[in-house]
Amino acid sequence: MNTKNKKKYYITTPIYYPSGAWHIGHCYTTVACDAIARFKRMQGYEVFYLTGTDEHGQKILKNATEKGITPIEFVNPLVENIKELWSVLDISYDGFIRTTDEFHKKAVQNIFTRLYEKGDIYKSVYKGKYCAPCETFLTETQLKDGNCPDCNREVNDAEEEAYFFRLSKYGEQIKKHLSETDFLVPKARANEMIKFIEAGLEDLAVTRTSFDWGVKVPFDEKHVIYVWIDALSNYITALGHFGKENGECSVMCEPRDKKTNNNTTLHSPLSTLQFWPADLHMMAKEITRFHAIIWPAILLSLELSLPKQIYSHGWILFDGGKMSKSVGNVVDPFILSERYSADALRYFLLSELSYGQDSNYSSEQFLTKVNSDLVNDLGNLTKRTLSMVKQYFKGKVKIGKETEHCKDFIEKVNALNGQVDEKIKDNDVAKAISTIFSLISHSNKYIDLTAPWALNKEGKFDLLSSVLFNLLEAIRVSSTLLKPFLTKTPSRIFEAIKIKEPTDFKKALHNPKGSYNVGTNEAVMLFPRLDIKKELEELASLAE
RNA sequence: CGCGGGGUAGAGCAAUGGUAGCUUGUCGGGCUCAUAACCCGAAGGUUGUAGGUUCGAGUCCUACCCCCGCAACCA
Repeated sequence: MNTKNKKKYYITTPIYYPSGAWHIGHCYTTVACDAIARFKRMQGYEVFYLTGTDEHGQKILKNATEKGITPIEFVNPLVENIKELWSVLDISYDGFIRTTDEFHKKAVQNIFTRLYEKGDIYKSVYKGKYCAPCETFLTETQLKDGNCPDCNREVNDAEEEAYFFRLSKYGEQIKKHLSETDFLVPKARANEMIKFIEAGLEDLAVTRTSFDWGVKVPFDEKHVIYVWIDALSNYITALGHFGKENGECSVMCEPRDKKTNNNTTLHSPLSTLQFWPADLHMMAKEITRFHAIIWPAILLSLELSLPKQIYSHGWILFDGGKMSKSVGNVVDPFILSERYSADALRYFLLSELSYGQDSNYSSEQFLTKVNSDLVNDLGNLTKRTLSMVKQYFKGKVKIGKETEHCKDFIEKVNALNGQVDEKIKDNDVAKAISTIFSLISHSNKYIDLTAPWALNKEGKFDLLSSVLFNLLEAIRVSSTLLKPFLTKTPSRIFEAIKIKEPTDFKKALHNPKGSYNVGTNEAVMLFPRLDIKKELEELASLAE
């Protein structure tokens, strides 16, 4: 395939930390990025979508030690598990990076050396509160009543030799960038970062000697490189930057089924280098600072371009609190996908979080949304339309006579593509998907306004055929635009309306034939209606 | 006086300074193509509190109350 004329689009999730079970909090960023990646592909972009896992650090070492296994033995099954989760949720990532990948570790060492030789990393002494039994340095704010939050014992002042990164050197430059551009959105987050910089940046301790589960400093092996440089740099090492031959990496996935719309053209390792700078780093708000201050500082020091944009989204809260295993409020995405389909979970996640804000999860909300939007609106619209086409015309309808209602309706159908694109440009997946669903809702209104059953009785078959054609057009266009968001349902719809599944938006704007022949088989039921009360009970019993 | 976000019908959310809307739930009506679905209508609000600016404030300003996050080397 000729890729020279294609515009590139590089999008990333954070790399996730495998310290416990994965929950729907982890799914949101990944699904949202997936929707944007798929959307851009259908717009004709050459997309590289990267996700992965951050596997070093003291917490993983500690968890592994407690289980009596090595860190890599601890981490491997969790990584397999998250890949399984992404497979269940149909995540079309092009690359999956692990910080334990050999090429990444080498690249991180090269980066560290480069920063050191440049003079932006220097050796000094880290001073802090230290809990000897836990072998952990703690900050003032981590302390609980002045004691260790884990073991509740007394902490002491302690010192440790460490390498420091000159974060302070880049503060002004980053502050300027944050205030003058839309580098970080929403704007409120940028303001927060600006204030943080104004409060004064300290240089950052970027190595540790208190544990060894990490990448070693190449010229001083008692130090391991800490999370900042190790994890953040995944965004460039995955592309091959700072690899052995500047281009050595191995994160690319095998080509997958074309139907999933995965990128099948990205298989020359050298070509990935040109994907930098990233078009979008997406993440939840708690790690904004690392991406909006520390990461740009590292890039500036490396003399690489900054990512074009960082989008920091809110959290999915559970009963108003942050989702966490210890509170026992973790919702298992495997169970939800299996019971209600991956599309149902994707739909909920994508439509639930309003731009930049936190949101809540409750099973009742989830089930209600599935019932009202997917079952009642989309599912029922498809079924009732198809069954009219089959009943009244044995499956064959064509464009014909129009009324005022029809004109209005067709205008709405034609406007949809542009409207959705606008929302995606703003990273607002929730508004994008709700825009599509507003056409679905309008379609149900259109049926009532035109009353096809009455047209049939009155023998106005030309108009009736046209109305049903318009409805199929609306279903076809909305399904096309829905493809990046729901990965299974649109295919089923295209199959039901006997149309070849579109792979890009341009070609999908008009039905060249001006007619449909959907056959006479029984109309498909896309989503079964849920008995919410019963489902809530079942989910509760599964949680035990 | 550390920094930032939020407080809007029962619930969940939306509103470039210009008629406070949407979804869900409740109540009433309609329709019969459809999965107890779909369509229409109604009820439901002192927009946290008190002031101020303005012809006009959910929106801007001031003070206060409540909730949440950050406060750097946990990720």
